[in-house]
Amino acid sequence: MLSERRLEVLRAIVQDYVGTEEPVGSKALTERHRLGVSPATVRNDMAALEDEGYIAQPHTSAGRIPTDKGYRLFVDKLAGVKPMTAPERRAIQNFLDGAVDLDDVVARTVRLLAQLTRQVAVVQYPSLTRSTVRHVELLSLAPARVMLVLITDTGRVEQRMIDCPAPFGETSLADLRARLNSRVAGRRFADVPQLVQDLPEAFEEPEDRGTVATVLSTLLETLVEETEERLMIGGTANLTRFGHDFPLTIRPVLEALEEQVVLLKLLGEAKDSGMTVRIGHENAHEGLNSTSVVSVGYGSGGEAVAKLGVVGPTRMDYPGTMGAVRAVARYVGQILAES
Amino acid sequence: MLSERRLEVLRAIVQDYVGTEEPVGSKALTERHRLGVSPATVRNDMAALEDEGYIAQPHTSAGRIPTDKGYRLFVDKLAGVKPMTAPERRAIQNFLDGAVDLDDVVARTVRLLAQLTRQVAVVQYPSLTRSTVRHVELLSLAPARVMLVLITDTGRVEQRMIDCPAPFGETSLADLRARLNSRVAGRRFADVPQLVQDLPEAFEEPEDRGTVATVLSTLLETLVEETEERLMIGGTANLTRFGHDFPLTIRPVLEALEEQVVLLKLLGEAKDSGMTVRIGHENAHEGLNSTSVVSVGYGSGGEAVAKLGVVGPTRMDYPGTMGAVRAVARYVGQILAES
DNA sequence: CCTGGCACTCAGCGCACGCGAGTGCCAGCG
DNA sequence: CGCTGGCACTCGCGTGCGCTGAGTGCCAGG
Repeated sequence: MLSERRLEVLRAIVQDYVGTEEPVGSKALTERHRLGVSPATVRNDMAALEDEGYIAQPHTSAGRIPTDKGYRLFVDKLAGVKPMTAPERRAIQNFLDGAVDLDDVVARTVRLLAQLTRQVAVVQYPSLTRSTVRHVELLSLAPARVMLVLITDTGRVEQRMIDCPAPFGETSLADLRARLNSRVAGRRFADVPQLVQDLPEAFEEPEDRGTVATVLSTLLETLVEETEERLMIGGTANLTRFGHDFPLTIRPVLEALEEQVVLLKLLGEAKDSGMTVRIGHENAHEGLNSTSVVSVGYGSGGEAVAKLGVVGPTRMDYPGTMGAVRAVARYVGQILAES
Repeated sequence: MLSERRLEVLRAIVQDYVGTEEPVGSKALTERHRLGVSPATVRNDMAALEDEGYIAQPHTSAGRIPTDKGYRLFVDKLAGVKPMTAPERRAIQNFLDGAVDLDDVVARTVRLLAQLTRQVAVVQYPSLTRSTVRHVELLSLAPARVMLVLITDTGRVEQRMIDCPAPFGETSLADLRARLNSRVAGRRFADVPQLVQDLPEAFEEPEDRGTVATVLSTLLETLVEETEERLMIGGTANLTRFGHDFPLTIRPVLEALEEQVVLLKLLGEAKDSGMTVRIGHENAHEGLNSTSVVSVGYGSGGEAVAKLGVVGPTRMDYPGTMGAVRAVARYVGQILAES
């Protein structure tokens, strides 16, 4: 177990390194912090911290920098979440209050987070897994061409073009439309597959059955895609503040950020409630091994419907970032609850 | 006027510089190209080209690099558009054919362009203003509640909820739906207002007239409000191939790319038909002064409904990039026409 | 257990130097 | 008049060297 003072030294190292971006030495530490001991003592502590793997030297005879493990300890034990100041909170609220619709809320949230944290912001769209079907519309655009329009209770509309195996009459279409809606309107996405399973059998003509089956399979496909999660990112320009060597650092990060799948997985790995901080190599994706991800769920009620967070260098201001992320999540939740 | 050979020298310089990313000297030129003259002669030509402002030296006693003006001449006079090879064309088609809806088409197009050109791709969503109406659907969700669904020929769908001043019967609704579609289907958005102006008069019941007027005003509102143009970008990771000094170069570019307004303006400045190449300082936005933008309109028919393009360093393979952009635009147009 | 002292390490910086790619100019040749 | 080979000159870049100073580890004494 590390002594109180050694933890204090670690905290000081993290704070200084985050501030200066340069390895911090024992002398500088005692000058900038009131540790009450001499540099020599600090050196001993540093040696101990290094033995434990919390800090490292980039090369012999240089100062120390925190390791991922060091940051982890810092986040878990040494640092709290820095609350936003009152003016900051007001600014957040003002900025988000101007949003006109869901897209706008998400867009504004991304901008806000990126600005507040000066890092890359990631915001997941509220999950639609609990959505219900409001209406299914079928439009005949050509004899064997049908457009499927799916309207959800959240007001989202999805449409698909369907090429039917055989021409499909207007009456059959109306029939199918009526049957379909009576079965699925108001039902949850998840329940739809069973509800429409036997629909083709209601039709006499074998050709119609084939068409109905085609329409249904397209509908199910659409439902799956609809529940797929979307997200928005912003503030990638902040990546340029990454470090001096960043040609090599920035590239894999940009690549990872372009793969929504990667990001969704990243957010998915985070805890559903409370704030999650993943530091450096704790991130499964290789390209993000030199970054930390701070994420938190947000939602209209007590329940989280999606997550948001930021991606930045492991050398980041954790308390400040966590404070900003938490505050933004809170206000976004409020906005969603109001609308 | 520059002699034929000097133009040839300029072409060689551009080609070599694009390939090697290093200033090209007279000796290297004569070795890599069959110019049929000695380095000394080339040097004279280079001096002339420099006097005219087509090339420059980064510092004395270094090779030459093309200026924006040099690239301009190269693009206008010296280089054609390099057509895609047959396998490339097949790959493009295969990749785009898999798209299921408009979002998917745009997303795939962005990925494709970014991959083909190894640059940043920008694709504008088909604009509503230049689109035509494929279908207007009216759904009765409650006695005095109608959902308006507007479907464009590009597959974009917009919907609005309408609270009617009075209950509106199914037959009246069907009547209105039929009249509406017969008037506006296939017409351009811009023409819709005049086409529906006198529709309320066709209805007997004063209450119905009120409802029809409400529906129409909502429709027109939708046309106006949703004129907002959207776009998608991708391939930002390719920015890392920008140059060696790129901390300073990449940052403003990333910032510009995050501002959709900037990008929309950028695309807006391009010609409506044919390919547009904006080189370096020809771009109004300061952050893009070291980039070139190759853009072209695309659309389902002969007419362009939106634009797409790539943003890359001024030192780019113009013929190849232009070929890729043109080919992708062509195939996207086909896909849109099919759906 | 803390401290001051001391010897040691080593990245970074400045500087000198030489190499070589590249240039401009010029006189000569077809 | 245009092309060419020759030649002197420029200058960025890589290399090697020595110095400096921040930082370290170790140790003996308080």
